[in-house]
Amino acid sequence: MSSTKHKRQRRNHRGKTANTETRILEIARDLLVAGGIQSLSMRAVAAKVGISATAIYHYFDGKQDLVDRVVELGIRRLHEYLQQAITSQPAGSLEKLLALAEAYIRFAYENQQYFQVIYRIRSDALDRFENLPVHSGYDLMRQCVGECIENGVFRSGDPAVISTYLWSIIHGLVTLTMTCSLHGGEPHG
Amino acid sequence: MSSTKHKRQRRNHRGKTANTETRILEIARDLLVAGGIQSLSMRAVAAKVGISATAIYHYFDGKQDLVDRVVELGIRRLHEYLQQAITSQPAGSLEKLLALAEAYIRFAYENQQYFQVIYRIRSDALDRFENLPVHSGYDLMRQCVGECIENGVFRSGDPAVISTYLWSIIHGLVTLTMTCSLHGGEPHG
DNA sequence: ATCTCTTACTTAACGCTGTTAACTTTATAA
DNA sequence: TTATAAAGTTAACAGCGTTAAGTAAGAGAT
Repeated sequence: MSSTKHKRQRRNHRGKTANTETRILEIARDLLVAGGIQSLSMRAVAAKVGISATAIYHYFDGKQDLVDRVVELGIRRLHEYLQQAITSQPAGSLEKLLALAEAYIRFAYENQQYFQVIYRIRSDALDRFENLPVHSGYDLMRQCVGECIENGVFRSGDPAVISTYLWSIIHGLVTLTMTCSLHGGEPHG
Repeated sequence: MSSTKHKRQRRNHRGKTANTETRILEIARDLLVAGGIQSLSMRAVAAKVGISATAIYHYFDGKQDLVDRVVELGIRRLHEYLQQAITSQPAGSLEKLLALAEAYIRFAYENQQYFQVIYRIRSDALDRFENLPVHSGYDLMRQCVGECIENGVFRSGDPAVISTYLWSIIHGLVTLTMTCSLHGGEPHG
């Protein structure tokens, strides 16, 4: 899937040290966010990076691979965002649970475009269930619920069932409101 | 947006009565369902219909318009499915509410591809909030909740708030499970 | 210092795409 | 019977993803 073909870091013939792969990823992400998968063309990315279109194939297996890795980046960012939001909260507390829920909603609104990329782009990165943003949050949620039950904050019950319902409320609310507001002020390419 | 350029129904030069526009829509829907927006090409549709690619432009403004109207069709189908599911149930009953929820879930699973088209395809048909499948179901849900409150099935409360939560649970659960199972057994094109 | 190997690119070209323009054929209405 | 509008055609354009083959340059070894 995600190919990191080159091993050693080098300077190009113009003497620049800039990591081309990273720049490709960033520009691809911006184009993806701006106008979806259709407005992301190899030639457009290449032009903005300052290389030829075929040079991208030294870092990525093709357009789909490029998209996959942009999505992967978004998912990782969401996961880190959620994790960071709950580290400061005491384990087994209701506050931790609320912090997680709030972080998910906050991320969705602060990174609307990223959220959209994650959810609307067809990518192999979403194929594996572990990578699903939904699942990433859900796992953390289940862990929190489990801690809460152990701590006596919740009456005993199946953490999986409880967290599934909690998570689907949050996810449903977010996507419900996001879908509308997202489409409200955004042109389609 | 959706253009109905031609007014009169005619026979083509081979003497066939078949409605070309409908056939285009059906084949476009199948291609869309099979491999997403990328595998839907004007030439592919045209070949399956038996006309030239440019003939499609007599019925649709372009590819995006074609996609829009396929999505519109899916949304209308969902709405009819939901409406039909609750007409047999008595107004103001809990059964009607449950029937609506079940119908939404059932539609999502019976018409997985259609559901996917509605939710993943970038289309102007989703721009107007009234067309959102989420909203279509949510409106019916709010109506049912209102009836239930009037009937004393629910304790008094804001129907909008209650139905929003109920709906987001259902929608969240469906998309949560759908996203996974959908990606499990489907090749990407 | 030169030779070799790898990295990081390049240009040229293939078949495909959406879309346009201009044209032909067909069927209806006056 | 003739004008008109619908329903279709072919040819062509620029842009797309992708492949193939070639080039420039830095690193390591002899």
